[in-house]
Amino acid sequence: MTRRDAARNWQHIVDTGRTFLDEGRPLRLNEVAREAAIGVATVYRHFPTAEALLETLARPGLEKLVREAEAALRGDDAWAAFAGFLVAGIDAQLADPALQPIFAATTHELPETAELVARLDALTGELLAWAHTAGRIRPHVQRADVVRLMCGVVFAATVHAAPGERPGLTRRYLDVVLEGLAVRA
Amino acid sequence: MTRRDAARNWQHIVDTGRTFLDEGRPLRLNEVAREAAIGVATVYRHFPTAEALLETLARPGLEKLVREAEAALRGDDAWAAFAGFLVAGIDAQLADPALQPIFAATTHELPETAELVARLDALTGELLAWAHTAGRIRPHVQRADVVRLMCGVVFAATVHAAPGERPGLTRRYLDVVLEGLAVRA
Amino acid sequence: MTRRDAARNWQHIVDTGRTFLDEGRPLRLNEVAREAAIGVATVYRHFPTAEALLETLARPGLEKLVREAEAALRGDDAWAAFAGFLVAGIDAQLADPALQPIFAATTHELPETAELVARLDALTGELLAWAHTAGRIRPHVQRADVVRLMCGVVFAATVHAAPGERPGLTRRYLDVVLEGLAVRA
Amino acid sequence: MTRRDAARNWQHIVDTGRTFLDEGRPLRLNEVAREAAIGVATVYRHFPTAEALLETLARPGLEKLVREAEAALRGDDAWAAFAGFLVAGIDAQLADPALQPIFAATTHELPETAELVARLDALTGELLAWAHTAGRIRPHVQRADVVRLMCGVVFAATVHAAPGERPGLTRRYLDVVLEGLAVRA
DNA sequence: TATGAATGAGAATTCATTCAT
DNA sequence: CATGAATGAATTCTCATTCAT
Repeated sequence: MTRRDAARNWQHIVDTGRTFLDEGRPLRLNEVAREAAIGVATVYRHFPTAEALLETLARPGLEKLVREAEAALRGDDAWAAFAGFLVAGIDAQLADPALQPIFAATTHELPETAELVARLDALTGELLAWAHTAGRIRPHVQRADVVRLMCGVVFAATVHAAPGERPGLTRRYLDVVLEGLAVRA
Repeated sequence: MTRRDAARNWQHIVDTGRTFLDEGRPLRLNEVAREAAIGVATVYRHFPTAEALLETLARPGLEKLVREAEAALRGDDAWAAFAGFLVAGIDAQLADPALQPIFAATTHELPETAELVARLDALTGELLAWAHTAGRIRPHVQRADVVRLMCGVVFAATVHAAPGERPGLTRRYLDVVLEGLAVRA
Repeated sequence: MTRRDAARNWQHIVDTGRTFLDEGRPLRLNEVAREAAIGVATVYRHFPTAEALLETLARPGLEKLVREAEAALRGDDAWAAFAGFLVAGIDAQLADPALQPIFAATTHELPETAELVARLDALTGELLAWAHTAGRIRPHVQRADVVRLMCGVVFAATVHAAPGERPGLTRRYLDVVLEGLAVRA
Repeated sequence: MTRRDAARNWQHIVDTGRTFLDEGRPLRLNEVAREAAIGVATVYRHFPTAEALLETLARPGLEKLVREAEAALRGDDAWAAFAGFLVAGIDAQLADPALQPIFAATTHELPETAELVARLDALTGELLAWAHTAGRIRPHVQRADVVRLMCGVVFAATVHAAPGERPGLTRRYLDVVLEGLAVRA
């Protein structure tokens, strides 16, 4: 088979995996293969594990977040930059079910994922440092807290709530958290 | 009557299930039976499903929380009562891994569980109403938000954190949330 | 417990077993015990196996058939006696689901059952011999054929047929068989 | 493509299933797999349920019967055609234990089976209609009776009889039935 | 004698992964 | 590089029967 076929297969697997995620179905390589009408072994060649496929699916979302964090750093308001990044991170997790497990996981299978996550972590640190320097955030807040709080807000909005309610809930809960983090003028 | 044997077995199954949970192992009735050195069918007789065992394991924790909520209502400071209840709920979830899934679930298998949860929900409502009446909490906070925020805080403290760090983290994150919920004097 | 209690239990088990049969449920000693609200072991004491209970349930039907065969022998028409016995046997099987397996089985667990069946077999032989002597039945018909043909008719009426249709079908099929057995005038 | 292996396995499963049936053992997919020395899941892939395997085993017998019915319709004697079909159906059931449950069942799992059975039913109707037109069979006999009578004869010959005796018995009992169905010249 | 809890073998089914073609 | 059949361990659950009280 030519390279082009392989690339087409890769894309088709990714697309199929995406629909699985969007429909809330568990990512089983076997089922993805069947639904994509591609041999199981072919899927396994491209993605040795379900986790590898998941990370691949998460990649665009992670990259977008990185770009948003970088853009935020170029802004002129430390607090707005920090808060905007939280909003972006939470919205991304709601929009793409692949991101939640990636954020919550401590290890990653693909080097690209590990790298992106590390990048994001560094940017988080920069945004936080800026907010600290500007005296806009409570002093004890640390870099590792940021991702945890994002995950917590997303999780809170998921409990006992239908998908449609989640955006509204995350917004309200994030407001509570930001209110609690901000240094009052 | 073999009540003594039965009771002993029941307790043994519960104890074994508890160690499974505490060690983070999934609650599989077969494995519990094997480890408890009790016939599989005996375990199934006592607990038709893993969920039933889980809810049974959660029960003491739920009951304790109910008592704590009731005690809180008998206090004289609306805010302290509300905040104390959140602390208690979060600490309970950290102390007993059986509680998290119970709080997050929308349906329950055992009627006793459903009743306890409903009871807790009602008490939550009373504490919240009191806080509202006392003008100590932001007006838009609703009853359903409370359990969600508790779950969110617990989840946040679980992300990327070893068990030992979690109590400290939940305290800090809950402070952030409470800060965001409170009406400033 | 007194003898009277034991007898009451025995009867209750039999009654419960009867409803199982009538509702087409399989005779499981465990389930019968539960539904009768009697200890399993008590049921097992009275009826060591499900087969024993089944034979007990079949007994009244067998006894009635024996009486009918005896009455038939006291009639004055050999053919009417023989045909009437077939009708009775078939109707009994339709009316009481316990009888079919008893008729089809080659061995029986309870001596009473074996005796009743042997008795019925002997009476069948007498009725057949009478019909032969009277020249009313084809010569090659043997004693063992009679029960087989009864079972065959019942089975035929059971295939693809709702219970309500069965009496009508057995009548028609038995007519066919009798027509084939009779010596034409 | 592993077609060759798959076909070999399929055949091996079918053959093993056949020996189970011939030896009167219940068709359990797990046991068939073990005895065929083939992975359980492979068996489940080929035959999702025991019923599917049973119907597959019955298929050749059904097809042969269909051919025989078609051949019978091309004969020149309505009664001989009808009677011959009954003989063939009964002999087939005796020869292949897979056929009895198929004939007695009201629904079928494989579409092929349903189709074959429907085909057979239609042919039965044609043979019967021919016999009616030729005035060779009692008027009240309906299409649905035919399969019932076949099953009844087979069942009758199975009661209290060793396999070796059954062909002789079915012949005799079928004669009785045919005698009862025929219109006398 | 009555009780009903306990037993454990057994049956059905699924799934992630490997391997022959 | 692609295929999809094969694998078998793992899991869930049921049932007839025994045994301790």
